[in-house]
Amino acid sequence: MDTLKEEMLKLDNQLCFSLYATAKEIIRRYKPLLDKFDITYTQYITLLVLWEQDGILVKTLGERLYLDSGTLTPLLTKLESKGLIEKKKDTKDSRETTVYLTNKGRELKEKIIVVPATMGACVKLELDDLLLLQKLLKKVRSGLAAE
Amino acid sequence: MDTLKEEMLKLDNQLCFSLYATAKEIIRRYKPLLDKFDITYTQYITLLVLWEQDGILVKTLGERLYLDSGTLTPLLTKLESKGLIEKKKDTKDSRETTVYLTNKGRELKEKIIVVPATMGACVKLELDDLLLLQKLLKKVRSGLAAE
DNA sequence: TAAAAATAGATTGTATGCAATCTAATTATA
DNA sequence: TATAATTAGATTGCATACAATCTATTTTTA
Repeated sequence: MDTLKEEMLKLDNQLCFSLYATAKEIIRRYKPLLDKFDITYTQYITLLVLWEQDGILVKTLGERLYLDSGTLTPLLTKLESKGLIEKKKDTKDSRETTVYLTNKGRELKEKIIVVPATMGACVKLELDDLLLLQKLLKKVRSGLAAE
Repeated sequence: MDTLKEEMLKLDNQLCFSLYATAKEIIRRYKPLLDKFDITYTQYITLLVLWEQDGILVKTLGERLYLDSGTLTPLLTKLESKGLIEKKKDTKDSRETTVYLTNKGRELKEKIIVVPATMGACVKLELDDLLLLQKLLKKVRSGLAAE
């Protein structure tokens, strides 16, 4: 049965590649929109978390974004140098660092609504399909987490 | 209607983030498998294309993988230094470069079948769901291409 | 057909992304 | 309670990603 083996090795049959390629293409569409606000996609999703929950541990942020400190540390440094966030070590446990929005960071939320609005229009899926896709993706992730 | 705006800015409602996070998590699972063959995920998908179609233009490879020359040039140099591929300028149009598998590159295909087999088991979706997911992802990509 | 436009890859610069390791601090346990 | 084990973040090193630019070629077109 060599055919099965051949089929398994075809790029277009591999779910991971579909996900990887689709995510990359969408993120590429974000760039010109985010350029206007002088932030990158990763910085944008970091701000999304902060706009939902201000004052969050770096660790928690990493869990939400699936990013580790090797990525987050320089990213947060950059956001801090842009004046959008602040990092503070003000907890009882001095290993921890909490991230806060600055006024400028909070203000950005009001202006940036055009981004998800435009991107939503860019993904031409019916609401049904969109919800189904989200559900399937969540199922994949929870399957992975179960190992 | 401030609620709609809030909803649009929630990380978990954003399709792009679901795709991005899911792809990253799956690729992370590939790493220990691919380490045994001393290749990375991007090198792996490059080889997948070559195993389907040996002797391919760098440009065509880029279109298949959604990667540009800035990523492919160093990647192909690395695969060449590993002795898995060869780059040749043997066409009429001397701007073009064609990529060929070496014997070692062809032999790797026979050994590496364990990778998609293991990863397939890692993604715990019914066949129905898997095909549906692939179809939805393709729909998203073709929607993007239409601009 | 000579100059302009387009094309294929390479190069450069910036920003991830993550494994591995390190440091400082906290918690667990013998 | 002194030591071992954990934990939070930072650092280091390597491998993407991709926009912008550059070079050499080929194609268009005036």
